[in-house]
Amino acid sequence: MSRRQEKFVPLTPGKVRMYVCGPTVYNTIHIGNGRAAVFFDTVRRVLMALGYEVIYVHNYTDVDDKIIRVAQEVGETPLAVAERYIRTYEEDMRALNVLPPTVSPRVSEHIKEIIALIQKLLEKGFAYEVGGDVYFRVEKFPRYGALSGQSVEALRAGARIEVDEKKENPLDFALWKRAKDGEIHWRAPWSRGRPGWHIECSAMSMKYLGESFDIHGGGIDLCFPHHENEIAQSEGATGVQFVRYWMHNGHVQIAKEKMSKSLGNIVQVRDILSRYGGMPLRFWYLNTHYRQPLEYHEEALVQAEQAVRRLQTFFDNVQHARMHAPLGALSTELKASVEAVSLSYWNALLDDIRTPDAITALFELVRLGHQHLTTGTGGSREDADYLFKTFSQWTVTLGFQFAGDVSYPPEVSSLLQEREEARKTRDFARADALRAKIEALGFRVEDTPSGQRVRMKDA
RNA sequence: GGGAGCAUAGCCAAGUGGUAAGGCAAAGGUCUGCAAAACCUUCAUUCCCCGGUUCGAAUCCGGGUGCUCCCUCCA
Repeated sequence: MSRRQEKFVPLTPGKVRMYVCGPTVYNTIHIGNGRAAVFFDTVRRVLMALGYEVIYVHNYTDVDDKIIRVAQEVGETPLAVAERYIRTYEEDMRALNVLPPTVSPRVSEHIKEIIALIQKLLEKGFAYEVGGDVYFRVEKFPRYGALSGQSVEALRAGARIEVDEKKENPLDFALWKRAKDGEIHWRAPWSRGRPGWHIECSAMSMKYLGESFDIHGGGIDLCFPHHENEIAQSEGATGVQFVRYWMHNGHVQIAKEKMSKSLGNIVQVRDILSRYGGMPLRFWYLNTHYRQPLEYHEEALVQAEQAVRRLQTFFDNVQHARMHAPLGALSTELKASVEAVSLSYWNALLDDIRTPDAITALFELVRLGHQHLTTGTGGSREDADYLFKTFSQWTVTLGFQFAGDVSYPPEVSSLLQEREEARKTRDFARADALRAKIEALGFRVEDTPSGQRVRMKDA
């Protein structure tokens, strides 16, 4: 709330409670939505790596005007539309290696809690009812605007909203909307209707995390009015501090413009996933600090893909050395240099989740490791094991995933055997022909001092 | 009109008072039967511009310029 970086101290030692605003499920998500999901997943992973128990709540907004509109267009019920897009969202999250939330509450299943919260606001005078609608009375809440750094006066002066005659003040926002004929609705004391957009997050976050919790996140666009409204509703109702730390990620831009439907420049997560896969996309996100705007370029994804390939290669090489390198004690020299890099790795993440710097440290580890493993005596199995464990710990914290051992069909292994023979007899023409055959099957064969080695082609 | 933020090499991107990280791309070298991978070397006298403060500024201050976002649904 200070609008600056603060030292993080959880409410309960050893435990972190965080809430991240989830998607409105009326279509597949674009790369901007993906950024938020990946970033907050990374925050969670860092906290976990530090030993905190993290309760992570990520909601689905499955009751909303846009969902109703889509439902009417395709002739399904709103909840069926929502259900379908929740499934596609979960698929996308898996591909991005985003951990499943501890709880994924849906608005439609929390109407009771929402009504109770509105009731409480009415009793305390923070809300009023007009013809079946209920609004929040912004003037009753003096701190309104503190999060986004705007004053009520300034907001009113710049208001672009068309004034709704029913409201006492143009800034007042809906807690409950009366349903129009035929729309999905629930019974409430004021009317048959549905909750306003902001109240759901207050109700659900407080249900699972308590009246006060540690971290609340979302895209920067949610800062105002959504999060501002959440604070007003929640603190109005409870009288205690709602959230201790707010985090907002920056937007993805395309050609210096915000992605938006009206500009027709939406890039879908699934689209990138199908062309590059989840890890390059995740890498691209994390290679920029979360509060910076991130500009989408085709070339940036290609670069990310290359970078991920380098990491995968290191993973493979170390894995190989763990099996084949000579036995021996862990090099103290290696240990010392890795520990130095480790310091900068963790410092980066501890200081406002500076993932780009953490990635830098990761690449330093890669270079160090390769250097050690390929120069002089070449490093021991212990060294490789140490490198592997460090690398794994760091990449798990960032949410990067690597393909394990390559498994290949019997036809490839017989070709490999033939090639081995050919190489022994120095029949290189035949060896090259066999390599081409293996490649045609989707694998790449490399010759190392310890024999032939197979990788996936383009993996 | 009000609020927030960004500008660093061919590209992506750190650095926020001590003399420009890292990745991708590119060039040369080592290794290799050839490759691949890896390693080594090279690649911004300079950080949008103009002033100022300082022994010292990409970093602080003042003034410009360009761009983005928010104030309406939005990650």
